[in-house]
Amino acid sequence: MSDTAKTLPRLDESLLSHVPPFSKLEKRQIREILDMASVRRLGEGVAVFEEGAPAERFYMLLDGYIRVMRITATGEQVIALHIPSGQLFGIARAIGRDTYPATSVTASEAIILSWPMRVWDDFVARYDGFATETYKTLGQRLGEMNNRIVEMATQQVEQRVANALLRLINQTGRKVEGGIEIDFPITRQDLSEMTATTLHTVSRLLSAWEKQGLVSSRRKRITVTDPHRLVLMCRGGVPI
Amino acid sequence: MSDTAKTLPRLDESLLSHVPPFSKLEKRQIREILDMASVRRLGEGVAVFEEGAPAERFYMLLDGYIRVMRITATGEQVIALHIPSGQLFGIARAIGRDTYPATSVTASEAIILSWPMRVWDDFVARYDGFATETYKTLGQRLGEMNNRIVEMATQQVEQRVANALLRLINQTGRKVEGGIEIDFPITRQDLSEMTATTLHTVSRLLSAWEKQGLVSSRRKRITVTDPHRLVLMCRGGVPI
DNA sequence: GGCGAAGTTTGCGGTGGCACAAACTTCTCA
DNA sequence: TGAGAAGTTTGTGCCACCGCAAACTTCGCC
Repeated sequence: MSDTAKTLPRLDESLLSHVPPFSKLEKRQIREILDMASVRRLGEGVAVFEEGAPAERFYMLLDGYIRVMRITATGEQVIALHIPSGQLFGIARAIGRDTYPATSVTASEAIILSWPMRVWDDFVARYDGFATETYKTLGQRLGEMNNRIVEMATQQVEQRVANALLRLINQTGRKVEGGIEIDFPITRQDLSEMTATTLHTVSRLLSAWEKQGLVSSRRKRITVTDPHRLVLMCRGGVPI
Repeated sequence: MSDTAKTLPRLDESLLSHVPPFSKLEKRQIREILDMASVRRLGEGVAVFEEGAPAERFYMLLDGYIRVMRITATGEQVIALHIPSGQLFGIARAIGRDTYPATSVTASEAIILSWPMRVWDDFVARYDGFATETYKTLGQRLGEMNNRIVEMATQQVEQRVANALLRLINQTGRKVEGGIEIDFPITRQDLSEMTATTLHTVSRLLSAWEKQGLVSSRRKRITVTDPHRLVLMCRGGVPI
């Protein structure tokens, strides 16, 4: 975590003007907010904060992707969530906590803003729509986690992996020729940590799907070529 | 859902004065709140609201237990959460939703207060500490769900069931002679829906544990007689 | 008190996917 | 350009757990 935090004077207001928690604000207010922010550029695989650490700052992901994960006592990793750019994260304060509930690691190169947690209450009080939009995001994440619980409880490995892929291309997909590619580097291991299985099983599945023309993949890159058939694959335990 | 809603004039202020979201309020304020509330007494196994329905009211559980569940397209049930008395539930508005994200069913006889959702914003704005305490509860539930995801991803059935039992006696346990009993009727089927397994497996496990003197159970009732040994049983995938 | 419904126990066979292992491919960096 | 690291593929054996089935127990109700 090389701490090259820096307050750049040249952050443009347009950076935040279209991002939900700030979209209802005036230019002047966004200026205020940006002037308080630190900005950092991080490489792939860098921890932003660790589970259990005092929640001293909260973050906005301007570009890139964040992986939220937890590590068990026996050292196994479980990936809870992926966060796409334009979202706040590390907002422990919003759920009444003063330590981070999970570890955040960059899944790709990323640019993040951050503020000291003490300005949180100010933000909530002063900026109209900030709280509402924040809680909407929280609600979405809660819903996603809920869906994952249902999936893990009712679905076979094959369906869970299919679901995970579909979720990834929905949230972080990028159109390329011949399909939709997941927009950040992702390994079989990562996918297995998202779906509660082993990298071996994920590898076998992807190989099989590649033969059937559902996906195509290279090292750390996966492209879904036939999303529709993948959807058919994962019916059988999906929430209403 | 027999709608015997009724606004009783005799609800006592002391009902809410020690309940977190309202504990910082003056007697006068609690009076206001109670005067807006409807109160209902429900039998066991009654749905309070259903997933997907418009979130027209929010609820406070005064007595009893609530089971939060989801039903898949194939009809399987997954129990997401148990809510003990003294907590708000059905607070879709707090996470920016206008439909309920899950179904709530009484796990025992229960007494619930409810208010129309349109007063939610008033409550948040007018009553000090209401929002904060609410979000703390939300944070706890989020953390619990998070733990369940980690458990399901990393633990064996035996450990998951042990964990589920421990969580239940922590939240809803009642001291009885010879151990701690889960304070509401719970079947093997319920436990299996909480731990993503089958009632058969749960039954076998409980039988084995009963022989070892860890638990004792009757129809719809489970008592943990040796919590400590049960804790040892479930180490091996527990979050830090 | 007796009948049906609901809940529980137990046996048995089959299998999905994990553990272990080893070779191969692709990147990175000196 | 070559060595090592990181990531991927594939094969084999095995067992924890599920699915199915059937009997048994307990409860509530007429």
